[in-house]
Amino acid sequence: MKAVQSVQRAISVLFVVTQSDRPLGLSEISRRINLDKATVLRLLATLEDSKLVQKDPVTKNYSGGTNLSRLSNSWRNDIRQVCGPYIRALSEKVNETICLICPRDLERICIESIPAQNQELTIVPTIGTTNPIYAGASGKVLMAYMSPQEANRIIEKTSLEPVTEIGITDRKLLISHLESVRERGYDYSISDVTTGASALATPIFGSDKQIVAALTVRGPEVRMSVAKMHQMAPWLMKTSDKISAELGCTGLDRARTA
Amino acid sequence: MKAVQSVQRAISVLFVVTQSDRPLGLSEISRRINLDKATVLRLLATLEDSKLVQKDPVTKNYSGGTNLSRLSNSWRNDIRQVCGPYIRALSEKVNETICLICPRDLERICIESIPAQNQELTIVPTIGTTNPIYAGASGKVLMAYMSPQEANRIIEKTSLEPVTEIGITDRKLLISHLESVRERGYDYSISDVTTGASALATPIFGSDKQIVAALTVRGPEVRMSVAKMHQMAPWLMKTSDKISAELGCTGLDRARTA
DNA sequence: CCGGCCGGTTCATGATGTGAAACAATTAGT
DNA sequence: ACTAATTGTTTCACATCATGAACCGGCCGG
Repeated sequence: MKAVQSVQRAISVLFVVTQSDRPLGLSEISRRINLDKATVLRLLATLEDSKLVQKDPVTKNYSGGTNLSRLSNSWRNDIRQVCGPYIRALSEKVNETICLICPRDLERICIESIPAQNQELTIVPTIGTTNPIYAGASGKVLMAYMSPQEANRIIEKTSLEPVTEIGITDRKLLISHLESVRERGYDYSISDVTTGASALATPIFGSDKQIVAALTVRGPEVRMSVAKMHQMAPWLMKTSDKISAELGCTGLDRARTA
Repeated sequence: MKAVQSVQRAISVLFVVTQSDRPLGLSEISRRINLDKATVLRLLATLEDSKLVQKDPVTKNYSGGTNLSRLSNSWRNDIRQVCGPYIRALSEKVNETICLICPRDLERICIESIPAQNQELTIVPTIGTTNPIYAGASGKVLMAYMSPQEANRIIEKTSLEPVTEIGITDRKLLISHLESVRERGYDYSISDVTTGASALATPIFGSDKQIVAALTVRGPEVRMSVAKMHQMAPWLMKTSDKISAELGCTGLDRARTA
């Protein structure tokens, strides 16, 4: 299928502008995507018309526009909304930082995060942080419950380079690990994505029984030993099941209440 | 400035797809924006390539793609992130629902919302909800502190139709009201956007001293009388000032600490 | 005063996006 | 059961439309 060139380029421009943390000038943008200034200028003007980018009238630098929020997936708001009360309650109960992790392409992205209260030593993952999807407990949970062909695509496409020294790098090992995650209903990891940090994750399902996110509790290894995590797991599963139910996911077939 | 036609059209397509709550078919999309099917198909294919939309392989219907989250304004995540602890604390203190409201074009959008705990009767605004920007206390605060030319543009462009029977409809009256909001440092309203609901709002400023959001507490009129709101106002202002400070806004010139 | 960078404009060129028409595959009508 | 109307998709001749080299004026630092 033939793609529309100018649109492709406009999207590149849009990505460059929105993913940069600081406003960018025309030349810098055109240099980054290797296009003529004139072309980029026209694309930017078009994007500005529809308020996807905005130009600072004095510095002439470009940044994300107000209409970007029109594009933000509504379901992502939905899920954060319904999760709010549950994860706040869970946060008070376990007193560690709670995260909501979504799959995105070959990565996992944190869409919500409540830091642990009254803890000196704690993990503070920022919303929007991304990691390779195969890394850590949340990623394993996401992969374990996504469609097999999708998981395979990821396993084939990615290098499986670990983000710390620990971490599964063997494809066959990973596949069998995912199998065991499915049997158990949750996954945990230690120093997998951040050295010294433990993580425990359970799946959240949407109305079509597809996985939409992972509910994760993260904390320093000293407070979250393997034993402690196994102890916490039922609470997490209970919470994520409630959320799944509220999202319209009926009749989970897994034996979870055991 | 000449805009790029195909890009404009692609953006229209993208808006249609993302703003619809259900997946849309090719014909329906092309009908909505009055374009030939073939053209729309090519545009959709291009958008799909960059994962801004995704096509259901069986129904051939289009919905938002995973890369949309790449576009979500990072500062909006930032602000939610830094606000989190503060508004949770405030939520416990006032025991009413707290919202974060951002300006978006001619509207105001709720980007964060913590419902009141342990209240039978309460306001539950959902994240993503939009209202005319001139409606309610949050909107007034946003308008009061945005640049005058922007506020004027809105006042001229909009019809000022009230969303309930109450609500300022006269332009001159609105302008003078905004002036008084600036003097006071906060605004409140009753039954302005939801009948029976009161709202109290203060401004949150970013690093460039521009207004980025309104911090709002909403509740039923029975618990939030005018007197009660004036009593709450200092707490709100203190909280929003702290948030502004953490966002990098230094040296607010208004006399707020009085 | 100069040279380099910036954002912005112009314009001849042809690559590129376009839409009518035809297609196959469903679905709806009766 | 047999249309008849949808749907998504492909093709292709045409000229519109996007393109980028060259150019312009402004700004800054040397």
